[in-house]
Amino acid sequence: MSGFRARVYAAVRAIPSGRVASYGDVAAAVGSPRAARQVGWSLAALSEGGRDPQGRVVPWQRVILTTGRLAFRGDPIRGPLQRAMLEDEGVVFEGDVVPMSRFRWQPQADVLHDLLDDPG
DNA sequence: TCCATGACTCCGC
DNA sequence: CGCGGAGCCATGG
Repeated sequence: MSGFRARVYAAVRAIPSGRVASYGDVAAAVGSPRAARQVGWSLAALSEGGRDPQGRVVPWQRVILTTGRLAFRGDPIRGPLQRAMLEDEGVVFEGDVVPMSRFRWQPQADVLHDLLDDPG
């Protein structure tokens, strides 16, 4: 696995339950503020159970579009699944949108460093 | 190395 | 608020 993906997974694991971050937020946290699309690609590479290559659970559902909408437009399976997972964590939707002003959380570089050093 | 592919984002209209 | 187009850049063939 490349360093980029490892950093993405670490940053996503730093997002607290009940909060969300945008793809761009995660990209900025890992040092590539214009690589939002690659963050999505990295999450797409997770195993079906949302595990990284080391078997750690990555809370992919907490990463959404900067508009507050979910990225799985037109996907009848993953879209509703992601919404259900977020609601279970306490995230409240307004229509199809998560009010970012209320639930957005931006990963911090120091936390990222700790996660990278800690295997577990 | 070049080229296609994407769970994105910003800008106009 | 929705759409189309362009920019962005990590991956894999």
